[in-house]
Amino acid sequence: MLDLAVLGLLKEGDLHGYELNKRLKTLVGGYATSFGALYPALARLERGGWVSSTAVVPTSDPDDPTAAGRARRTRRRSGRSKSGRTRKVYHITEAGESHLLELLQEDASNERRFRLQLAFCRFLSPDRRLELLELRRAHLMGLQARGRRNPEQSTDPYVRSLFQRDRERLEHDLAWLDRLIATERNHQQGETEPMIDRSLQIEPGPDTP
Amino acid sequence: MLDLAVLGLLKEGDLHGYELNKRLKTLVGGYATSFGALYPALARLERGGWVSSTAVVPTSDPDDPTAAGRARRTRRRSGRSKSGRTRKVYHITEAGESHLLELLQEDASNERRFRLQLAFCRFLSPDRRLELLELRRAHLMGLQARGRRNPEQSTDPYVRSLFQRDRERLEHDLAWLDRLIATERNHQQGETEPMIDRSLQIEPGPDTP
DNA sequence: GGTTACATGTAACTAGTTACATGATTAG
DNA sequence: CTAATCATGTAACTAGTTACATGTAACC
Repeated sequence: MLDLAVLGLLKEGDLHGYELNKRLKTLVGGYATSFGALYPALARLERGGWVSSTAVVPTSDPDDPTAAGRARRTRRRSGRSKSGRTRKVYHITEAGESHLLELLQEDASNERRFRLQLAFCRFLSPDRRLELLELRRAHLMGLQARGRRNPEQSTDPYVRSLFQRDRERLEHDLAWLDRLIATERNHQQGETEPMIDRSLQIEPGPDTP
Repeated sequence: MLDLAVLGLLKEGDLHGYELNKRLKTLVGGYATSFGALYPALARLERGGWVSSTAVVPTSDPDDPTAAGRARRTRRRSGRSKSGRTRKVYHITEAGESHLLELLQEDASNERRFRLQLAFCRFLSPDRRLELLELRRAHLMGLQARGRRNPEQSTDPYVRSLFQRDRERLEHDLAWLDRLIATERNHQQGETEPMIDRSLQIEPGPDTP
């Protein structure tokens, strides 16, 4: 699962482990993010050829993707600007990119994985993306049906309350997914059936040359 | 976590592994339940002295806690009624019961664990139970505060939608928890402060005697 | 006569957590 | 000077999944 998250983040740009972990923290819901999992994952991804790494000595390097912003503020006094240690900046390879596309489509029944899949589904083609959403929807509908087939009949109020919340959460999730799917369909229609009269439909970009 | 589930289920009555797994299936939300986890857990619990087991040869034994119901329906023809194999029926020990009480109170920041804790919180004393609910509430409030301190500012619509759902889910969960806590408090008032005629000080409940 | 349910278990694997070790740099 | 942040990593642990092995018995 971390593989998916790491490759997704690296697809947006090269990063080193520490920075990856910070971004993971905001992205990942429901579980912690730890170096103890991340660094081994990065090593594994590199061995597999999905990513490559470069050791970056933190001197005042204007190409440095993360230090640039801070370096401007921090008015460095000597050659080295900040950060005590050489960083290993990771870059996603071509193999890694196609691997990411695979990871983005498998399963979707896993809550955590789907979360990551959605977070990076912009890298999928529109129809693959729709597939993913539909797959998730099918899974949730299955859960709902299963719940209705054998309804809870506990006498304990706490257990009943728990299952009540489950049902509500499921409904809410399905409604949310359906909204996502609907907008997705609209956009696809706007892009695949537009041939006639584009001039009146497509909004012009900010720069009109 | 399985320990908590198993001890909780056993506290309601003796069961064998296969039956435990079935009950787990309906109880546990968010993850699968597998024999591959359950049987080792049972062995571990037995080694630790939290449970004890008895091998039960499935003859037409009227004391059998699980076959009884079926046996009545199934009109057995010979000595042995059903089930191909001897079962190991587990019983919670006294040590197990006090261990269960401990497990019911630790942490509550873990989603899955809290689910189980709530499912068996009826075994806690009213004030301990309230503590548990408050602990969970504090955790969720912390999450909410953290989310508000550094709000998401992704440009990606899917990521934004994801975080939007997170916020809604948190709110919903908190409202649900608050309802639980409120009814809990009402019940406690009804049980611990009933003696004297407090009627002029404490706001009276819905029923005025 | 094949599928499903009952019943217990092991082995290999996946996934993540906690705690530790190490050390530079910077802000107060 | 000391606490926080940056930065990379290892080791031991927790928790659960998938797949396999093995066999009986009830149902249709």
